[in-house]
Amino acid sequence: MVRPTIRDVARQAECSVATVSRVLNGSARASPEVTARVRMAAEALGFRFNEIGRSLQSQRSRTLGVLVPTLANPVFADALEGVQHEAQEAGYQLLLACADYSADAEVRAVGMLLGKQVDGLLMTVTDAHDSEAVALARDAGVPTSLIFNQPDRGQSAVCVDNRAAAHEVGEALIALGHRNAAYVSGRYRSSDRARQRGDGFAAAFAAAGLPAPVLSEVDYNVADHTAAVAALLARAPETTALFCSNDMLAISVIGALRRLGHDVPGDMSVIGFDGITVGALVEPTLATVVTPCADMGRSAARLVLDAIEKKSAAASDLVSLPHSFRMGGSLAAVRPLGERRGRAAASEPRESNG
Amino acid sequence: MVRPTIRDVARQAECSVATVSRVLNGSARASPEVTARVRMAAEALGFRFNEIGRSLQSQRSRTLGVLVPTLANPVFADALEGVQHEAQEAGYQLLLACADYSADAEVRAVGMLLGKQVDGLLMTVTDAHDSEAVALARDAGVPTSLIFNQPDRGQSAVCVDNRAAAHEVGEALIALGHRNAAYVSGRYRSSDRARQRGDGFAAAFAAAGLPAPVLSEVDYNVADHTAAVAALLARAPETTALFCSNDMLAISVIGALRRLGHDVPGDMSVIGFDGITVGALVEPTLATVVTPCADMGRSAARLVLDAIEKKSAAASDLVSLPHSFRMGGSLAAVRPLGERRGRAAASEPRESNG
DNA sequence: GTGAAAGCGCTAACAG
DNA sequence: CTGTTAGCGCTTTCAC
Repeated sequence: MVRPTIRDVARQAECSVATVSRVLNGSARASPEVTARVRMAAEALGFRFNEIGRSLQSQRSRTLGVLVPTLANPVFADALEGVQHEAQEAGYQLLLACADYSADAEVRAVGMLLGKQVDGLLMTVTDAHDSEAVALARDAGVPTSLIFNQPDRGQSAVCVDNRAAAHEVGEALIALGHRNAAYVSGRYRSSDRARQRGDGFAAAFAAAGLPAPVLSEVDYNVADHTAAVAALLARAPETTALFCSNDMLAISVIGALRRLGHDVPGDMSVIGFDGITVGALVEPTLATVVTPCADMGRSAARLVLDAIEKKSAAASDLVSLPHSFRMGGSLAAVRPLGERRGRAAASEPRESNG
Repeated sequence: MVRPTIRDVARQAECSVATVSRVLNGSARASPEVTARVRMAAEALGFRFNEIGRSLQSQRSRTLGVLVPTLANPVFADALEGVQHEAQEAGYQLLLACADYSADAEVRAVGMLLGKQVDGLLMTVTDAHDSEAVALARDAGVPTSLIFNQPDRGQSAVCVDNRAAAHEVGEALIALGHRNAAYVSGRYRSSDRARQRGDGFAAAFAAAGLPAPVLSEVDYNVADHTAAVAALLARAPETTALFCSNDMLAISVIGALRRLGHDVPGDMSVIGFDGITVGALVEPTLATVVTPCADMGRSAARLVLDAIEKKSAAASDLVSLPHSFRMGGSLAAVRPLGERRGRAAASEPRESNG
């Protein structure tokens, strides 16, 4: 019932605890006789090292802390899976925390993880540029890498070039004849990625001498974005394309458009960001920027693990992994106003009150 | 750089470590003066308890081990999220492990988790009836609850009634005129859930005096099930409905059917199991059995946490949570053979070589 | 080749 | 109210 310790094994094998440790760890040789006795005893007692005791002595926990905003978005589950595989191969375990996009929760979580003496830290924070959690990790001197976040300097991170990718999205839209687009974003103010993507998107329109995309910041805690989308279209009725800050939001927005009587992509194109698997499964399939999330997790873990082995205070590389654009049924060339059906029905006699 | 310990705080506050411990833990009162000095010192040094040291002394880690097959299936990510929330509220952290449906990996993972002295264990194993990992956890005397697995006795678990749910699926199919169905399952032999679902499904057909559903065990490591589905339909050309052991598989099967020139649900109905969110988003929407996965995670965590507090060796309740059937576009009434289009094209001159 | 003992950071008796 | 001390399970000098 109560777990046997190394002392129990030593007693049973009639030797010292030091010998048991040496034999079972293979850290030094013992005589064949004693070795056998120790192994027997350990086996008989069902002995297993108490890693807590080991960690205390060795000052390393063989544990990596992982902090993600949520697991409800597959993008983070995938990244976590990547981290998990890399960690497992290196003999590390994962201590998991979710912060639900709350900076407070991020700090608390990193605090707990630090308290548990994680050897390294992988995290995706809401805003890397101004993150208390990141500062905490830095101050603790624990090798850390961000995932998805694209910090401007100093911080180690594995990301995609959000700005460039969003810029490409803008160009693709423009090439298809779109002139009036909107950027639909959850927590635009607080999320670094949301801003970077919005910036890149806007830059493409600016470069083409087109009107700046309208910005619509939606409430992320709300599941149904119908009202927000309706408000956006009332405010900017010329809009023919919606770029969403991530795929989950894009899928939700497509649902909202449908409910409002719009046809996607008939009178409204929608593009997402992330490239989650479901995007290719929904109807219409979602045009999006594909990010290699599992690989990002793996790479970030690799970075941190390397830093741990080398005892370098922090992995300080900023790795930008390649993204790609995935075409989908939610994106089409803009059609002349007259040909747009759903649209007229939905926004015929509506006044823009801006 | 090197983290301050309670001794550093004591030195700085000019008191003993015991006093620091008492003040910072609030476990006993100290004079206002000393209290203040301790708090100052701790603050100044950026002190944080080393939970490893604490755990060693207290013999509890405030950590729960969670073992899932994979995070690629949202059903487990959702359950994990449920566990995470419940654990967080109780002040517990999660140590995560994935076993990729390998019994060996399950044992290794539980071993590591046990070594790290988790206070409780939540797991979904491939086959609870014959699981070395479960036995290991039991022998260690760590409060454990299974999630999704529906063990026949003794084991604590939170599940849905797989057999009953699958039976209902069968009845629904029969009510829609289906007479020849197939059960498509990944690892039918090794997975308890796959078998339970298959059994319940078959029972419904048996009860109605209809032919037993054909069983098709597909390779889970393969992403494309086109060949497997083609083989199944060649073997059982009368089939009008496919019940899949889980939603991910069902979605994949729908894709396969489409590639084979079939129309879903026109000439083939497909039903899944799990009720993952994407199922409602794909086209056609997936008819399925909805399981409350996040709640299952929460409940299982609750069970284990209660057992930990009460120091009862193991939570020994078997909680069966309610499931529900979600209708979807992938399911329709059977149509007379003559009206089935895609089917004829795909399997016209084919010989069954069974 | 083996053992004794110190000590990792912490808490909990036990004294005072 | 406060300090001293033992010890949680382990590894690792240091002797022998």
